[in-house]
Amino acid sequence: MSRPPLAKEKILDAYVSMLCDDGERAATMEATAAKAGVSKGGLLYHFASKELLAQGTIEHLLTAHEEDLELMGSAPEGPASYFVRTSTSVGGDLDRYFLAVLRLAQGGHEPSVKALEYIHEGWLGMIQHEVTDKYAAEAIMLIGEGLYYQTSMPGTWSTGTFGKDLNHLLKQVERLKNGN
Amino acid sequence: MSRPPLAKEKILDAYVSMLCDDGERAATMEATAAKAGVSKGGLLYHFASKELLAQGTIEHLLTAHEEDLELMGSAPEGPASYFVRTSTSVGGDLDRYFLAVLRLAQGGHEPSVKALEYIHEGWLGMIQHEVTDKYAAEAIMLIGEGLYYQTSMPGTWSTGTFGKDLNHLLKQVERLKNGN
DNA sequence: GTCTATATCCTGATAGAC
DNA sequence: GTCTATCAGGATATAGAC
Repeated sequence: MSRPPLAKEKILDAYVSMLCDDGERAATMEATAAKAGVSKGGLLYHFASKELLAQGTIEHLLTAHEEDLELMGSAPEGPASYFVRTSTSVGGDLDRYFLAVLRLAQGGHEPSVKALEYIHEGWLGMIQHEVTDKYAAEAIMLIGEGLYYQTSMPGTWSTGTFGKDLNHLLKQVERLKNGN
Repeated sequence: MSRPPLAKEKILDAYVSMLCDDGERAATMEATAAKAGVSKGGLLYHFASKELLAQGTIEHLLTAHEEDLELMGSAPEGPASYFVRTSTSVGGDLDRYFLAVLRLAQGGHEPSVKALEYIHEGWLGMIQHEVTDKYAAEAIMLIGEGLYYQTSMPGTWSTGTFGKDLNHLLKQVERLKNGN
């Protein structure tokens, strides 16, 4: 646990990168091995099957999510705004692993679907704690998920539309929060 | 155009069904042919490649979308509410083809991504015509897209969460519309 | 721990009979 | 228009050398 083999981390990182950048179809074991700088056999020593590769990714995501939930709970702006704001971010550890698992889930990988449902429940619970109006909380969740939906789109879509406008969007979230 | 071969429609219908129900990976040409009750060779007479199969699906979607835009424009409740309300529906022609093309897009199929972007623009334009506040319109679009995101999830997720609660969600949309 | 070589399977596509 | 072979390519996974 304290000193995992370097190669193993490098392989998982390459796999996640390929999932995010090139889609699930491109993230084959051969391509992952090549990107990580090892051979197919070398990869299979650390991850004996493709399923174990996916499993390792999910575990990383759940760890990152646990840390994020604490940040979300203690965010000065409140959990709801924190959630929507971070829904547009790309590059962080959580975002990388989330997108990777999202790709797996969209490809029909059941364990990934379950993991995303679990994370979804964690977010919703924290937002509902802040926003007492149940339906306002759900609307805010949907806005964040709409942003994730765009992020998950291949190609140019993920980058566009928002960015500098995020502050204006957060004002809409404020309006939903303050039930008026 | 007026009398397309029955088998061709049956094949495309089987393909769309498999995309929606079992994901892009399961929608192979062999499985599609089997579901449509023809052989692989029979399928390839009507669709000479898998790409043409996807293309036919996109064309059907664009046709259904065109019809839907007219309904959206003349909806008594207004385009925004119409958009959010129909974002949860499953079973209609538009929803079936939309989900099918969404699956293709999520699999990295570029023409499908372009088609969804085009449809997205059509919806956004109509909502912005009703909701003058640009950012409120974008927030409403995101709610609808969040609903699509959930619909696109394989497994049980697509059915849950909303349904009877849709009316409450529409009240949140009303609040965003009436910029107060 | 890492590599090469190979086995097995599946998918999209072709050729040609009926 | 529809079928039965059949092929070429790619993917996961195994076996065994170093």
